[in-house]
Amino acid sequence: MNERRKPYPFDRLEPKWQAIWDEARTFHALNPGEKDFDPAKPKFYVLDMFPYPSGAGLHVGHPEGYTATDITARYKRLNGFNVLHPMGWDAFGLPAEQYAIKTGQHPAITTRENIAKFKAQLKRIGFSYDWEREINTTDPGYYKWTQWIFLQIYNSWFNPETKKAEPLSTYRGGDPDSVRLAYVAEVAVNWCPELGTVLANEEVIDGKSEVGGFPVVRRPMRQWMLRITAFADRLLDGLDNLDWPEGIKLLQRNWIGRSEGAEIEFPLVGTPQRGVPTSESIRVFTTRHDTIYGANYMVLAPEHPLVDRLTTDDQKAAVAKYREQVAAKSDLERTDLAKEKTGVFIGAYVINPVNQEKIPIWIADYVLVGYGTGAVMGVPGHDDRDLEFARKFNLTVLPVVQAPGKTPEESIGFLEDGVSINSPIIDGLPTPDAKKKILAWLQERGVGRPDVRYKLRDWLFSRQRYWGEPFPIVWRDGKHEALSEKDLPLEPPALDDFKPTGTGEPPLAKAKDWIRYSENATRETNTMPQWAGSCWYYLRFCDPQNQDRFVGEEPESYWMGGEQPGGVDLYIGGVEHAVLHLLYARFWHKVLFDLGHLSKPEPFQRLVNQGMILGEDNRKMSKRWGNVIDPLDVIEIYGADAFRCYEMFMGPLEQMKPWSMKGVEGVSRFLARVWRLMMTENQAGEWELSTALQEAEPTKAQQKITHATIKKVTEDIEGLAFNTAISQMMIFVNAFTNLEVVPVSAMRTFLVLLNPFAPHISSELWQQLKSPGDITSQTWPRYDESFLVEDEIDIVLQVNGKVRDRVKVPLDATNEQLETAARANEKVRNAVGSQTIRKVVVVPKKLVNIVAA
RNA sequence: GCCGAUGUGGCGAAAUGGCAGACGCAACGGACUUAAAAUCCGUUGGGCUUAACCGCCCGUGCCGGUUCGAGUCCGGCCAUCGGCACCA
Repeated sequence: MNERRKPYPFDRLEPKWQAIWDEARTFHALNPGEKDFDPAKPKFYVLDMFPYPSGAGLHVGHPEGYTATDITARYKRLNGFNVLHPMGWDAFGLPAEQYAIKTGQHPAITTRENIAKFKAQLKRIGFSYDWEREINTTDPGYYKWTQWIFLQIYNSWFNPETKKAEPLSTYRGGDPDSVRLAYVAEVAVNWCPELGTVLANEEVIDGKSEVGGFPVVRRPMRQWMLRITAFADRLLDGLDNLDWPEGIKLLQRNWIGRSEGAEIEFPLVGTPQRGVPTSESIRVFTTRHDTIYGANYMVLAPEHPLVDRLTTDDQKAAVAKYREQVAAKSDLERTDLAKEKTGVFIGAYVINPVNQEKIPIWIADYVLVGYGTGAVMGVPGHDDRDLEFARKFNLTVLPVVQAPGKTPEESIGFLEDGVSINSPIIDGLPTPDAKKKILAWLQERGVGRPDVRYKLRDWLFSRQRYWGEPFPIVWRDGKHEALSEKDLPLEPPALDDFKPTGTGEPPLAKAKDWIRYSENATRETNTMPQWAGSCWYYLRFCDPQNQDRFVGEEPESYWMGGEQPGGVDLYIGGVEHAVLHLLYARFWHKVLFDLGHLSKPEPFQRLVNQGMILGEDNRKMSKRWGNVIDPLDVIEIYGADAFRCYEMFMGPLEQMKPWSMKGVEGVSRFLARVWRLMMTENQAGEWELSTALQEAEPTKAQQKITHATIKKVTEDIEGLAFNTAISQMMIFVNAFTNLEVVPVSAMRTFLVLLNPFAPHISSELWQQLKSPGDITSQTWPRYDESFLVEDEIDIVLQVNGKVRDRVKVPLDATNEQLETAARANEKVRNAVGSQTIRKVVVVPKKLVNIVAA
């Protein structure tokens, strides 16, 4: 009963062609040096962000980007490129581990099942991946090299002279451990009690874990860190030469958060009885050193190391109490802007170096220990936070910058540039000059210097989880040392109980035998974060089976080479990775590049973010709203080709857009019309070649639309404007529908154009037409401009910018002829009436506009 | 608060500064059919006018500007979405 009649037999032909492609290894990409590899062809590396294989399977958002890359991959192959188009699995991760905790089932089993499901779904959509290059980040053959790369990072340092990562052997200092790019530090980390692990800053949203939404608290712990901050400037500068959306570049720039300013020393007021020498000072970082005359108090972060020593006895109790309160706050509470400023005077003073005034030192939690020097000069006149603080505690507010068009009093609270006032050394100077002069003044006296600070922090790289890469590190006498390369991969121990210990000690600590490395050495028990595997997977795809290297030199320089700074030619994925994966991967890439392992300084040349697909109700798809679409359900009814084409026809790739089952049906109708253009159903209900198909010369009009379609589809694929490419193909099909004679040559051309979008139906019809060879080995058609020009063209006649008529004129009509025709036109004359013609604008081949008044 | 993106028919959308709404959905009418589905053909931004044809006016979030001409460029608002958020 629910056996719906198929508009064309996609249910038969789609699996047929998928089997043929598998069998013939149609989409297998050859590496340089392999048999049949053609070095004359240019390369094209088109990559998807590989998925985490969740238990829920694919949703319609995944195949949106995947279809876009697949169309590009098939198009590039037809254009004579060697195309690398791979797929794999980012399979370490929390959900599998959470499931293991609940059920006791090993995450590897869950992962294997989920991958099988994902793969079956992707294959059913007919993507042209080279499945022989499939990789899985949880495979020991893969994470062996993730661990190996970690060791490269561990054994490197950032040389500030060359501004590059170099092997530790070039380091001349006394303490190599202090400069390693991977180091251990006791840091205040984001500890999530619920998940039993620490998280990176990037994984904490509004004081809650990105995964699960559990509260996150600050807690000092001994952790592995990666020195990404050393690369801050290179990560910024590298963006300039990438073809990425400007918005994403901006997100990364803001995340890195480079600020140029000054570091200034405020000498402490000595109190010999407490042993504080007068030569000591507190350093602050500021970007507005021109406002230093307005600095009439100083604020330290509550955790600032000097607080204990500087607090006077009578303030000790109050300070201790305040610090206790602050420590108890979650990040969410602490950053809640709505709340009032708090703080405590610690009893000590510093001297403002420009006017020798004695100013009080406070602690307040609006100053962060992790940024700048953990201390700020309070300038209530021109910083709204300082102003709020000063008002709360009745401190003086002095204007020192006069904003344009304002009185000094009105200028209070303004952060903009202006002219310095109440500032003897720089009075009357505009802000940029004032900054320069005061900085020079401070520098001469040795109490200030130019400084650059970043919001970016070093990357917290260890996790207290089971389902991740173990660190190839052992501890001996309280010191860490690297495993040798031959000990890789280091596999995690077998465990029955994957639960977090709750103490912050990783689950691996439960495996007593595994931990014990030798008489006096034990293994590191932390694991790497999920990002590790995705930091370099695009490299492994170039050479996935290599046993001896993370990627062979020749495949790497071929697929990741080229003219551009970035290796991957096109990378499509979700915007949610704008600052996480995309920054981490660039960082690893630069380290490996510096160490001489890679050809190009950037991983991804062109990046495109696909927009989110909403439910039919215009809400985000979620179980909660019951509006989730399963791709396989759609394919069951309409077929994979219709599914692919609809995903592209919905609208611009980068735009957010709602799903519409009716829309799928419309696209499905289009494909059915393509089918019936060439096939008819006989008495027995079987499909056979249409008798209208003939080896006939296309008419002039047919040539025109064919070449217009070649042109439009070609240009639109290059510009990733797939929706309008499909529109043009619809126009083509409409033009050829219901004809007595359908020229086969035009159909063959059309099928090649359609192939990247709807590979199954186009392959089948290509074969049905008894065309030579397979459609996948054809050459992309070229359009001939001469078919597009017409003898006569439409000219728009306007009066004062309003359309009054349209006339046909010969293509070669001169401007004078156009103007004459316009003046003679009756509708134009009516519109002009008794007005005088002031001017006539003639745009050749387009329009005539008569200006009359 | 700061930064960014987006605002066009009933809906998804299209339009190198030059005919706004291509293409598709939905809706309506017709053909085919005993009938329905499917398919094919046609109409479809709003308004005024007309018996009808014809004709006219308005219209791309709002206000202004540049231009012979603005959905498109510039300035100022408003709304929605996204990111960052005490970063000194």
